[in-house]
Amino acid sequence: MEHAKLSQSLEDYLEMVHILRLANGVARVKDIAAALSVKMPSVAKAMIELKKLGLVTQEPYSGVELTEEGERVAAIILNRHILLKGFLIKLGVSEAIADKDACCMEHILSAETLGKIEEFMKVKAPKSIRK
Amino acid sequence: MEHAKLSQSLEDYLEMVHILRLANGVARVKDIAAALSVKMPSVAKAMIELKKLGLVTQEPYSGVELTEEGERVAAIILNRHILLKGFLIKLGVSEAIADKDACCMEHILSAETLGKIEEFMKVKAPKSIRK
DNA sequence: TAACAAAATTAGTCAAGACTAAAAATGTTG
DNA sequence: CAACATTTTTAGTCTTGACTAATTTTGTTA
Repeated sequence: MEHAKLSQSLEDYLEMVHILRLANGVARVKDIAAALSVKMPSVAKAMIELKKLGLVTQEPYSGVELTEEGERVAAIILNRHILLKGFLIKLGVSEAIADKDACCMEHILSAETLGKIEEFMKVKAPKSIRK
Repeated sequence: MEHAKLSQSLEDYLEMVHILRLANGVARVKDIAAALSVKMPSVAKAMIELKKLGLVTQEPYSGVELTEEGERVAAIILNRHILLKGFLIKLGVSEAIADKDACCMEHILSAETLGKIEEFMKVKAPKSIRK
């Protein structure tokens, strides 16, 4: 059973739920909003969508949990983020900018490009910086 | 006098006007629509915005022209596209996918990241394609 | 525990950017 | 040159995803 592709926006929300749960054990609406620089009602609406998709659960007026499937999808997104950030840092981009740009790239790159970047990171890891 | 930052969508339209003018001498609404996989009314509305911004001109019911400023901005966007496409190809991505992914990346990457990619391309480029 | 503070939700608005349908203008051709 | 085809434009709808304002629920504390 496959889920429809998430919008960039929903991917961001889902990823942030995962990150906050890893960091704090719980993902609260207020913290999701602050982390993504949006207001709480925007988070509430996004959570409604993610619930419909079976990716998160939430008791009324409490923190957001991930379903098993939600955790799986969130982990994929987060891994993409980590890969891309590391890649940009290897190119010499500062950490803050690498993080920000990875955040955009993670939603748009094709599987093929992601695969090539992964290869690049493996092969070229330490020093062999040449063609 | 600086223009406000264009939306990703308007950047795409402006770039395509430039590309079609380079290829055909003229950028027609119909061709812009086909090239971007949208319908003609979407192009018409985008052109209204670009006219407001002083980037294109258009006689009623005819092709779209670039202003001097429009040409300048379009060239910057197109150069980003060419840089990124070449970069992805160097990573081993197929040309079609490189083109598609470059198209997304060109609107979102920071100046810093673009600069580092440029450096990377210079250092690693075979002598045959150096200026 | 009553009152206040904080967090979450609901309701409704707005803008961007796509679409369809239909009208207007331009081009083509028998 | 009249009829038809193509292109452009206009008008209006829809979806996404933000927002504010106001309400409801939960948490805190005097």
